[in-house]
Amino acid sequence: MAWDTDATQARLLDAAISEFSERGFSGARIHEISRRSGCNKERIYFYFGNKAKLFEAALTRELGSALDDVPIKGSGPQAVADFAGRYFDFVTSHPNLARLTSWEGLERGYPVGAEKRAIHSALKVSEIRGALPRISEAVAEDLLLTIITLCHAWMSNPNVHLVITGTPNQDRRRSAILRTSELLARDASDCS
Amino acid sequence: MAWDTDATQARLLDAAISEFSERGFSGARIHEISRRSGCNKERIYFYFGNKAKLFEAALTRELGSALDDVPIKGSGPQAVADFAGRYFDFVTSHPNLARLTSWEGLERGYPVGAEKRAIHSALKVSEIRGALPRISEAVAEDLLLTIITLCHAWMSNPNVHLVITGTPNQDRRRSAILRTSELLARDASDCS
DNA sequence: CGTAAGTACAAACAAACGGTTGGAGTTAGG
DNA sequence: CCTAACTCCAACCGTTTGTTTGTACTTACG
Repeated sequence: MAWDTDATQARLLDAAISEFSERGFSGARIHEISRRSGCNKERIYFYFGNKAKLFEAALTRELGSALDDVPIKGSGPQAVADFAGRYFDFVTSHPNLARLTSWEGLERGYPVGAEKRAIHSALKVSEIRGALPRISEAVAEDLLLTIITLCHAWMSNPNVHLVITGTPNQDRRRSAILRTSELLARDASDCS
Repeated sequence: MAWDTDATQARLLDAAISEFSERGFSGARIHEISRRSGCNKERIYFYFGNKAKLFEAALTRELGSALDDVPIKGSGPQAVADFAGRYFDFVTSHPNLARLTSWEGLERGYPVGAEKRAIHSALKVSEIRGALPRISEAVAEDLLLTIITLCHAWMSNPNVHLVITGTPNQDRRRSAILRTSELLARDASDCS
């Protein structure tokens, strides 16, 4: 079998994403990442330098273009609600994304790749304003922020859901977020 | 000066709350907690047993009766919005609360003191249903969950706010949450 | 008063853990 | 054969949890 350095790095990154997602930066163990990946520990230092850089690479890779993968289709409040529902589905089908960003927010002082993420956010804000032509940029930002916060919290803050609703119910939570998004979008359109 | 064992434990708990809030369970250092408290490290093990029990004690103490401290006054959607605003103020003036619960959700499998917290939540759900008589229990739970999630995220997930809105603005976020709460409360009342 | 029990601190210690490095050897392709 | 990619292993070295020992001071109680 030929050497495939890209595959080796990818396996390391996959393992790092899982480990960091589960245990965070402080809790993650280099040894465990190497074990999960099936690669040698030394490869981590060869390819990524150190634990901190590996975390950044893992987060960057998992972030990918998350927002870009969930476009807003159509226009009007129900289009925003539809986006919220699909973003919720995206987040639940990429369980590491919300947890990694949550760890990042708690453990790190400053977001990884802030500029690029800001650009992607701004594009999404523009899309929202395309679907709701009458609203201001600030209102669109607030709306996006609320949607993302609610979707991420479902994955990264299970205890709050558990304590309040008893057994968490994903479909129910999805519906609630969808409804919230539609109300906010409708209100924003009407108010301005 | 007389021995004041309660004060000693309180100083340890205060220091533990700060340290765990900043760095989480894995990131927190026993030595640092002892240093901050001005007490000896040995006192931690004497009073709390080990790091895990200290974390639970710290979280329990910081949780206190958070929800009970923010009553719902009056009735109608604006009463719920008013509650959301005061809960936001409570969370921002108790900066460790949201971060500790966030750490707990990520690092621990199960919430500390789940039963008591469930009871306090249920009381708050009842209060909401008192203010919005027509709504179901499930809808009230969803509403409370959304309010708490949004308020906590302001403290525990700064990066998302930073990336989307640029410089975070507390008053603006407070207003957005207030508005969201009122819309949800109004919608819930009307729908049923 | 005197002594015993309880509280606290300082310091040292044990044992394990964890990130990181280096070296020696192996596998694969050209 | 040569080189790059890779594995295996051991070791380094600071860190961290948790324990122990010794000492000093406080309070309660006889």
